[in-house]
Amino acid sequence: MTTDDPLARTELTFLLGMGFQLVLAEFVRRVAEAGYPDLRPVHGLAFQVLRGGGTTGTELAERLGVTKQAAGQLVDDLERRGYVRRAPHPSGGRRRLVVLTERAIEHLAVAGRVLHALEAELAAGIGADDLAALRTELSRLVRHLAGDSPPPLRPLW
Amino acid sequence: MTTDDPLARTELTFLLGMGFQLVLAEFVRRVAEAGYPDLRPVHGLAFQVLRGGGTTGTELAERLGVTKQAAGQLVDDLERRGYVRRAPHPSGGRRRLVVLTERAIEHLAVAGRVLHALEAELAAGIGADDLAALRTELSRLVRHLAGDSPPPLRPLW
DNA sequence: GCGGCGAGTAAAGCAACTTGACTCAGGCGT
DNA sequence: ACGCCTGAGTCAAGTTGCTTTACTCGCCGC
Repeated sequence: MTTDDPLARTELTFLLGMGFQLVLAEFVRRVAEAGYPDLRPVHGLAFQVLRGGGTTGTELAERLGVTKQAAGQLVDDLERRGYVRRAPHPSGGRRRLVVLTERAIEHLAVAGRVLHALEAELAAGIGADDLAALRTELSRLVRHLAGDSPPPLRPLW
Repeated sequence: MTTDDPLARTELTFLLGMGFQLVLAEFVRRVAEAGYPDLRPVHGLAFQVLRGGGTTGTELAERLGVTKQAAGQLVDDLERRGYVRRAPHPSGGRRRLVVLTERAIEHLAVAGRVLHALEAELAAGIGADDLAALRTELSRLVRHLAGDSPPPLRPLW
């Protein structure tokens, strides 16, 4: 034995990084191919925060882990491109609600289909049992490190 | 049953992202604590490329996936801070060899110890069998997506 | 010698943030 | 009724880490 597998010696941190990078790159490639070449991962994360009623700009900023100014710039950009619009906030005041347009909701649906298709292909490629085991162990790792509240994904190293 | 685990419904891509983000954040925290608060992950990646004799600036750029100008700026910065120095290239010409100083080699040793300590703690925390299974399945995933040549890690989403 | 390839460098531009300073609507105490 | 504080939002400038463009310079082949 000792087939001298380089990956067997690779630190867990690097294995996680490679796996994530490979899967994410394929996801981004497919989403771009499906008609959204100008949406970065952070846009999808913002859409996920906003899905189901929208939030204020400040709350979006907190959920994305950036300043409210940065969130404001992101919203400006997405508004110009027709993915979100600003509506008056029911509680009045100076607050405004950032809500998704139909275009963004379509994107979320497409992205979800891509994620599931990708996962299904991986299940076929490496074996459904192996993929299930990977999910199980990853869940265990995440729960061990973050408790029951999954950490918000943030597009930063 | 149906304990209604939110992670069980989470897409593989997100599980990978969370796992990577959590482990990397802890790694960076410990490395900073160990006396390197001003080194980002990209610096460690550069050190790994340069370990064992150094390379030219252009090759470093290729291995990091950036332009040679960006690599040059990185080297300027690391040189100012005493982590690398530029030596004449044995093959002469305009080429110069970027080599690590003792300070960078010490950092590599520290970072390696942190990685292994972290992995050992995770093994204790979630079970050695589970960690081994996680490594096995991650390796399978990476090999399926990238073949036998592990992809270079790059600090980008 | 001389033409050009390739490493390296210099300068300017750009994207995605940050920090700092401001405006403004509403709630609240007095 | 009034002042005033709080917090959402915005405006402007600065920072960082890259890129693009354009150059310099040393060697090698012919």
